[in-house]
Amino acid sequence: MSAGSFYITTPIFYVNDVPHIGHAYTEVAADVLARWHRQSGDDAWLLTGTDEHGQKILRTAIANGVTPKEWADRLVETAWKPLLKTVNIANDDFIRTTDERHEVNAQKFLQHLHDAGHIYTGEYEGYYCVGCEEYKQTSDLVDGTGDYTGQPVCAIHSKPVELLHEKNYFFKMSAFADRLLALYEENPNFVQPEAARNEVMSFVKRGLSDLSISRSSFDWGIKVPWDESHVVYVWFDALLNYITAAGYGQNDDEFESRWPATHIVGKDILRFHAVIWPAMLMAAGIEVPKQVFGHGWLLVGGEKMSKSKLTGIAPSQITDTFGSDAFRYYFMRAISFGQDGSFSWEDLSARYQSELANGFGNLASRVIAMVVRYCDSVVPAAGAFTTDDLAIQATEKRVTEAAAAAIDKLAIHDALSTVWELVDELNGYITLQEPWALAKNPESRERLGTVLHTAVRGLGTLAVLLSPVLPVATGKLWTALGGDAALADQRVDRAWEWTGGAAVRALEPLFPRIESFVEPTDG
RNA sequence: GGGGCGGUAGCUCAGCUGGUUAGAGCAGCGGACUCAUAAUCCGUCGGUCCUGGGUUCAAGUCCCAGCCGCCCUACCA
Repeated sequence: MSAGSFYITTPIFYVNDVPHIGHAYTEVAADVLARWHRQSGDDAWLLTGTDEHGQKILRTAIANGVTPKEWADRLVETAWKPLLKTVNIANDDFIRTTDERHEVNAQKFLQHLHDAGHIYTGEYEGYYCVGCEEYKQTSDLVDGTGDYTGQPVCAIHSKPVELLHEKNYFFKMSAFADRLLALYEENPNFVQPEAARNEVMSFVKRGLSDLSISRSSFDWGIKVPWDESHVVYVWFDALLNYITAAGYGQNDDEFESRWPATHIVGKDILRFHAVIWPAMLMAAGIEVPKQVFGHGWLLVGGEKMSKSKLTGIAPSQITDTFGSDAFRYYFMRAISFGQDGSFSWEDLSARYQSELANGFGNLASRVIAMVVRYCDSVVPAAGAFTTDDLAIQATEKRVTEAAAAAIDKLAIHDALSTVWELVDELNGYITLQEPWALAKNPESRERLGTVLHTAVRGLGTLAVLLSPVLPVATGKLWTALGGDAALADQRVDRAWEWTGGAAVRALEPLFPRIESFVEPTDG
């Protein structure tokens, strides 16, 4: 695999939302991919950030007696940046749509589209839902109940919609339907997984309408450069973060070296990324993204997680008990990336115990404890390898390669289950070789050394391979193994090549047993 | 209404272009071992592959119909 730019993005958080495990899930997936590529010699760059414009934010800010910028600042600092810490995201940049670099260059982009004739003036009248920040079709409305009886309300928010008509600027998106379809046809990987691609294609095949891209009823947004009485539609504004953060409009060299990006998005916002966004880029004469990957939803009790149903779970509820590594591992391992996945405390707790504590954590403990006890902490040199020893080495190589192939397809769950084959095989190897028995007999001293040497090497391979997912635990393990240089600098594509450090250091349990775990309850 | 995805052991899921007695992990049960976080290892129990038709020498895997769940999308009222 040749080294190159690997630019990966998460959606930017809408600051008014409350962080839940769904947000953290997207972040972790992108972070794991970024770390993996970074440790594969690529110039990996992970972008995340916040979406801060729009009427909804303006209204909450006013309701809270502050300016919208102050409101956004507060949420960024108290909710969103802390979320990244909670699940240990190593992002390279954090863009806010209120950053000057974004506002200025988003305007450049818009002006460019305008000059090139992709934008026209039109009249728009329709029912507008402030909650959705968009105009609704009548079919999206339902009859209100309770306080709103007799009025049409948004089917999603159950709140009254407003009948607005305004002069709008429109983006001639309809002109790009054919080019988009050609893109999906010629590059099947552009939208993935397959189910997502099908959805998008059938949507575009029905034809595209033009997109209203400005609002004049409020002013919390990016000003339309040729008509400052309008602000840019929030989605149009938000999507541009992916290029403004990469230097578009102000640093051509940087932009050239990073773009195009791989976008990781939830399937609910797939269409914005797989249809509108590439159309915008085509209009501007900019290369389309490398890929848009729509992952599934987290289901709690068989239903899409939601705040209104009290199934929304804050990431810290999990990390406070299990730690950030376990959070990352669980969601990456238990859910096929791209499909919906069910979350339950029982499953999380069971996997933590059996896979992290008993499987990987205990393996590390037993190997290091034996080197300390039988070899005075010195990693022994190997004698002649038996077929059993060579089989372990072969597995190290095999899983290293298979994991890389899985990551290449964004099959993070497959990569992890492949690596776990090495965990299981090493546990079996140790039980079979019985180093504790070898240690009792001076004549088997060399064999003992070879076995422990092999086990230490295997652990080192695991530390490297798992470092993108379990950065904290593998960092401790790497140190305990006497690994030289920083673990984050170890090449994951050559993980199996590591042949051991000089001496080990005692290691606390990587994933301590959680004796009594009480499932958090809401309210 | 049109379309997509799914319905496989108690639980969570694999099963690619159809091919011997349907797999994994966890949970359960039995045994071994003691280096380790009562951990690990071995063995074992366990399935009308949603239902009904059909194609085929052969279907969990293809076709048709239906039921259930979720999603995208349209529209009548």
